[in-house]
Amino acid sequence: MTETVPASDADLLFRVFNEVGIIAQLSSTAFERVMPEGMTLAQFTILNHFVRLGGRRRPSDLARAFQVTRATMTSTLQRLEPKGLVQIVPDDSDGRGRLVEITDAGRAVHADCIARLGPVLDDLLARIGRAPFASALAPLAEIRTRLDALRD
Amino acid sequence: MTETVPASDADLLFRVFNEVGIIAQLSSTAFERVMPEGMTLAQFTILNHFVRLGGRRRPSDLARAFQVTRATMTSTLQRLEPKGLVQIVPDDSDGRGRLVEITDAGRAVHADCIARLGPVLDDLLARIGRAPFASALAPLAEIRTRLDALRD
DNA sequence: ACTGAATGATTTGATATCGAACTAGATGCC
DNA sequence: GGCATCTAGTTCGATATCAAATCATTCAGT
Repeated sequence: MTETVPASDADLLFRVFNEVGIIAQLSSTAFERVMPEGMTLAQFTILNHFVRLGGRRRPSDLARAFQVTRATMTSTLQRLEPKGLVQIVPDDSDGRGRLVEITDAGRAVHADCIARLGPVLDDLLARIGRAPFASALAPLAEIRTRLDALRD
Repeated sequence: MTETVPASDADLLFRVFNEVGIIAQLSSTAFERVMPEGMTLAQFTILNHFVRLGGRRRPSDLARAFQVTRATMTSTLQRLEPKGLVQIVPDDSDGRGRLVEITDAGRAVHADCIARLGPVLDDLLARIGRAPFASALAPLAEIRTRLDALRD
């Protein structure tokens, strides 16, 4: 079904974006189904960032890193903070700014998420194989990088 | 940056889903910025479906076709109908069901969307080139098909 | 030093999306 | 036929997301 060659370059782009949209949708909901109660992909992504890179970040830097607006970052941080997974303190060097930092509780929840994620990824690998992922990664990274540069 | 080879298969999958998520995000908001006021990707997708395939469809069939829940389809149809872009009538053969159909106004808006989309796709092609899209399409289609089959 | 422009964060209002719960109608099994 | 079950659609409450507007602070140019 729909295995025909794209009719034009515009059609090719349209199809790629269509596939990307569907995969993003399916994968994010599949992800959230195995996460602990209340943990979303957006929230996990932030915890993951801090676990990998450590330190403190300003909300606007996080927003830039994840390609979302500052408003969106404000919203997500406002879910994480009351749960005690991140801590937000004023930035002494800039009266407007704030600094976000992961907490021990945040690290614990992150570890739980990673533990739950492993088997799911293994299952996907077993069923789909690594080949299509290996083929897709480089062109996707290329497209993302270019799209990103375009966004101004 | 981050141009290293994935450390493991799980890492490979994680990266692919990450790229997919970012591209889906960037492309859908870029799309909506050039659309007529109030037109969203979700709404356009439905109009596009009817323009390409014609006929009448039940909301639940549309939901299946687009991999969203029935609740989501109800919501999107409830935006389109008051704008007069689709018409919804009872299904005489099933007292529970309804049938959705595009209107002339819906076709006109769809044509406008397509007209606005063309230049954007051309611009993307000029700046990114077709190569990464051509490379990505087949593996993405493969991944999407398998994920889809998994969803049970 | 002042003023205007830029930046950081938030709020507001809209849409999309999910899962869960609900209503109403259809189906199947005995 | 009748009752249990399934299916179609909707409603509800939550989260993510954007754009636009707002507020506070910083920065830059004169």
